[in-house]
Amino acid sequence: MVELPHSFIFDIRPIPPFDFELTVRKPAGWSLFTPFEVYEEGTMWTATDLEGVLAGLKLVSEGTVERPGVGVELFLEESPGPDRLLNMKRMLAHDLGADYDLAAFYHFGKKDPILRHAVEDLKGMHSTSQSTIFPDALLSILLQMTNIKRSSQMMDCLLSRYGELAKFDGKQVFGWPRPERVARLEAAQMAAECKFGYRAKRIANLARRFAREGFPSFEELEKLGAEEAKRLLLELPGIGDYSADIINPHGGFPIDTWSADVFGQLFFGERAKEGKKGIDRIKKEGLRRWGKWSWLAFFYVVQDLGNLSRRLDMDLRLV
DNA sequence: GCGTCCAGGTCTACC
DNA sequence: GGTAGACCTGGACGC
Repeated sequence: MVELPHSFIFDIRPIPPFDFELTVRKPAGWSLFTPFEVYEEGTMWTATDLEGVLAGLKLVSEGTVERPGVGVELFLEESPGPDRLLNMKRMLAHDLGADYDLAAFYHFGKKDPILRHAVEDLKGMHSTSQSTIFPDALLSILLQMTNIKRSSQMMDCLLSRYGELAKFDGKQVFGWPRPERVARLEAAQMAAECKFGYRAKRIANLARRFAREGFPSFEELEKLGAEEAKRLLLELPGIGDYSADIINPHGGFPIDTWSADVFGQLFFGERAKEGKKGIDRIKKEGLRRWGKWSWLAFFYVVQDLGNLSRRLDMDLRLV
């Protein structure tokens, strides 16, 4: 357990529209930073990595969708210098998507027969990220070849056994483990303790690669070209085409066997067929339709399946 | 109760 | 370069 006694209070002024509730608690149940974060009556307590250290966060909405504000209390183990604190504030705003202007995407989306519903339903929902891509890479490995229930079980075990427990503001929140910690573990140990199966070796190899050589941060990947970022991601052990598209900040169209059913219906009026060929066909169509907006389009559609099912008279539920 | 199948991919050997 | 087969585990399903 890591006590975080030093706290710093400040505000973030997101680019509107910014819906706090939709952004920190995605409709599809995606976590903001960790599955162990706590949300009570408009306040979120969570933990993430900022500037290479564990940060506890208390986030509260201080505005409206059109005039947004986020009140932040940042908890740290040690007090940082002023420059470092300033950079942490900037990184957090970036991680919350508060510095991203959705206007151009909404302009595009309103003309699309599918997206126009999603951008109307979820106005102000921002895509969020973490400074290091290690958690997303771990998550993508735990999503491989299993159902969502078992993925959640494996993820909970990973964080509760090997993650960092942040103690702050009367709360305790597990954050994602650091590569150095996982790199010291044997794959067989993780497989036995968390039932990762063959994924244990992939997680161990991934952590050792991060611990040994490091890897560009999310922001550094953003500064690279989309193809270069994906090429680097594909060099990571356990990361293939699907996982790289999930992680890549330039966005791709991360179609798996489940989302292939959803987008198969939306694009072609039928669930996916022909296995991988069907997935390739749907992915191609998504990239053709939505181009540089493919990731945001994917994100908005996946978060809005309930509403889209009613609006388009389709059964887009998970099967 | 038991056997079989398969799920929100990736890697490797083989052609 | 493309492609089949292996890979952990546990829940669903049929019998």
